[in-house]
Amino acid sequence: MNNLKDRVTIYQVAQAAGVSLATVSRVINNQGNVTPATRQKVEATIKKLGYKPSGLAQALATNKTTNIGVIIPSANYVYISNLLSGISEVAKQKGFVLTLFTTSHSREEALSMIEKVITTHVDGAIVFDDELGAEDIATINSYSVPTIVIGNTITGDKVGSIHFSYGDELKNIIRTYYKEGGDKEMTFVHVHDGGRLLTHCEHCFIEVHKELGKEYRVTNCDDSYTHTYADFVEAFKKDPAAARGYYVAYRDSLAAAIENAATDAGLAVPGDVEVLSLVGTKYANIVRPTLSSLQIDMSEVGKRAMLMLIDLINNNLEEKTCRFEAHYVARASTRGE
Amino acid sequence: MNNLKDRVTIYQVAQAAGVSLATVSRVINNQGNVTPATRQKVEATIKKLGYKPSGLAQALATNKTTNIGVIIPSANYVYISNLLSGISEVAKQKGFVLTLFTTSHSREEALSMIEKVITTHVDGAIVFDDELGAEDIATINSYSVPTIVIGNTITGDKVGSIHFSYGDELKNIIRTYYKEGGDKEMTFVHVHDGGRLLTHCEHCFIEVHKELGKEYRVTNCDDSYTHTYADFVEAFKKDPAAARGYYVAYRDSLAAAIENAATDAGLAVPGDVEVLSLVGTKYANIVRPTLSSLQIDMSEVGKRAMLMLIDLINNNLEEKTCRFEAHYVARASTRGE
DNA sequence: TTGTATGCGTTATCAC
DNA sequence: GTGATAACGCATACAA
Repeated sequence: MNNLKDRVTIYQVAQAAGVSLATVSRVINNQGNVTPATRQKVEATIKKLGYKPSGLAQALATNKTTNIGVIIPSANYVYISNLLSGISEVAKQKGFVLTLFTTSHSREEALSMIEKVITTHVDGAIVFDDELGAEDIATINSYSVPTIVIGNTITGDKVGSIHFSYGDELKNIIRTYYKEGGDKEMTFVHVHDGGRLLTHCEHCFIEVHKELGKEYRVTNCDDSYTHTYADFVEAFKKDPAAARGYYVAYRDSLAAAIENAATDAGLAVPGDVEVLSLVGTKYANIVRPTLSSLQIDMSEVGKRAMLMLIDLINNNLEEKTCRFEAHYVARASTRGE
Repeated sequence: MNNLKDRVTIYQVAQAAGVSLATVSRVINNQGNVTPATRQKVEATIKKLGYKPSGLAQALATNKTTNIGVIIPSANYVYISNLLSGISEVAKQKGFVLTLFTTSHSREEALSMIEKVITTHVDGAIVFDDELGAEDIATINSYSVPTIVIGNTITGDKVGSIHFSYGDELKNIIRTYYKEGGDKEMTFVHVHDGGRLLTHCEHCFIEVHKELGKEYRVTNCDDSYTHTYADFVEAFKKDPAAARGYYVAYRDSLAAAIENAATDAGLAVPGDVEVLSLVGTKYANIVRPTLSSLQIDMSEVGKRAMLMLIDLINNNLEEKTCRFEAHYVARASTRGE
C-alpha cells in the first residue's frame, strides 16, 4: 500500500545538491535569481535521483491543478468519443489534463458526479449530460468552478454553454419532405432515457406534424443495434404493408438497424422505408445505403468547449453561449433528387 | 484566477460548529469516537456551509489519490472507446477516478506521458500504447507505480500485462483459407504508425505465406475511411482484374472502405474481393456485407485491466500476465460455407 | 470523546 | 543569489 513511499522529494534533492529546497524550487520553475553553476548542480542531482515534482503538493500550494473535469454519459457512442477526442486535443495542447466522470443517463448520478468534481479540485469542468436541468446548472454555478455545459442554453456567472440547433433543422427537413411530395407516414423512434436532446427532437417532430395536420407515429426501441435490428425485422416481416414509412432514429447504429432490417425483410430503402439519423457520425457514410443524417462535428464541439473553458478560467470569455448548427446531409436512405 | 479562493475549508467548518478540525475530520471519514450529538452538529454546519473536502489535501495527507492514470492513443477508434468504457465502469464501481493521457502514436510522446502520470500522483496506471517496448516498461517499473500494460507480454515488479493472441489466430485463418480451396492472392493492408499489434499481424501474415510458399502483397493505405475508400475505388476501377483478392485490413472502417469500394466499382464481395477486419467491433455486423473479423471484446479487456490493477495496488495480483484470445467470426465478406 | 501538534511536498514571502 | 519559514487543506498520533 505504500506505493508512493519511495518517492523522491524536493527536500532530498536539496540535501543531495547541498542547497536549500527553495533553490530547488526556483530551478524547477525556471525562475531567475539562480547562478548558472548552482542551477546545473541542482539539475544534475534532479536527474540523478529521478526526481519528479508532486503535482499534488504543487496544486495545493498554488491553488491550481491543471486539471479539467469532464462529465459524460458512460455509453461509448461514437459521437461521445468524438467529443472527448476534441476536448482532449485542445486540453493537451494547452497543458491541461482530463479527469473523467461518467454517468449513466440519470440526473441524480450526474449531480453526484458534479459533487465529485468539486472535491477533485479541478480548474474547470465540461459537462455533457442530457439529463441536467436549469436548477442543476445553478447548483454548478454556486460552486463557482468554471464550467461549460454542452447541450444547454443556460449560463451563469461561471457557467458557459454550447447548444445545438437540432430542432429547427429537423422541422425544416420534415416540412420540405411533405412539400416535395413525400407521402410516407413518419415514425419517430423513441429511446428510453435518451436524454433531453432526443426529447427536444421528438417534441419538434410532433409539433411540426400537428402544424401540418399530418398523421405520425412514435415507437419505442431498445438502445442497441442488435435488439433494434431484431425487433424491426420481426415487425417488418409480420406486416410489410404497415412497414412502409419514414423513420427518424436517434443515432447511426439505430438508423442502420432499421434500414438493415428493412433490406433483410425484403423491403426497399428508400423505396419502401426511408430512414433519417439524428446524430450522424462518419458511419452514416459507411453503412449501405448511406444514411441521410443531421450532422454536428462533435470533435469541433469538444475543441470549442475546451477553448471556451480556458477563456472562462481566465475571465476572458466574451460570449458565454455558443450555438452549433446541425446541418442536414441527404444521402441514400431517403428520397431526394 | 482565484477560482478556488472562496472554498470552504475544514477549519471554517470547525469554527462554525464550535469544535476542533480533528473532530470534523473524524465526522467526514466516518470514524468512531464521536458523540452522535456533535456528529449531527458538525454534519449540519457542513451542509449549511456547503463544505466539500479537498481531494488534493486529502491525497497529500494520506498519500493516496483515488486516481488511475490511463494512457491511450488519442485516435478515437471504436475499439479504444470500448476499452475506456470498460476501464471506466470498473473504476467507478471501485471508487476510482480516471485521468486521461492521450498520445499520438509516437513512442516519445508515450514516454513523456508516463512522466506526466508520475507527477500527477496516481495510485496506478493503465497503459495502452502500441509503441512501447521492453525498455520503456522497465522505465515504468522503475517508478514503482502499479501499472497494467495492454498489448504487451512484459511484466515487472509493479507491472502486469494483458496481451492478445492475434497472430496465431490470423495464421490459422490463412492456413484454413488455402486448405479449403481459397484461390485469391492475399493483400495485407498496411497502415503507417499502426502500432506494434499491426506490425505483429503483418509479420505473422508474411510468415505463414512463406511457410506455405504462397504469393502475397502488402499495400499501404491512409488511416481514414474516406481516403482509403477513394484510393481503392480508383485502383479497382483502373484494373478490375488485379483487384481480385483477399484483403486483410486493420480495423472495421478500413475494411468497410475496401468492401464498399469494391461494391461501388462493380466488383462482387466476396466473389471478387474478400475482406477481413483484424480488430472487429460491433460495426462489423452493421456494414453490408457484414465483415468477417477477428474480435476481442475490448470492454472486457478494460474491465479486466482495471481489476488486475486494483489487485496489483493491493499486492494481491497472482497472475501478472493475462492473455485474451482473438476469435474469428466469419461473416459475409469472405467465402465460407 | 475531543483537542493539539505535526507532517504530507510544494510555493512564496520574507530576510540575509 | 540564497536560505529559513509560513502557508495550502487535510489526516493522525498523541495528549487531555
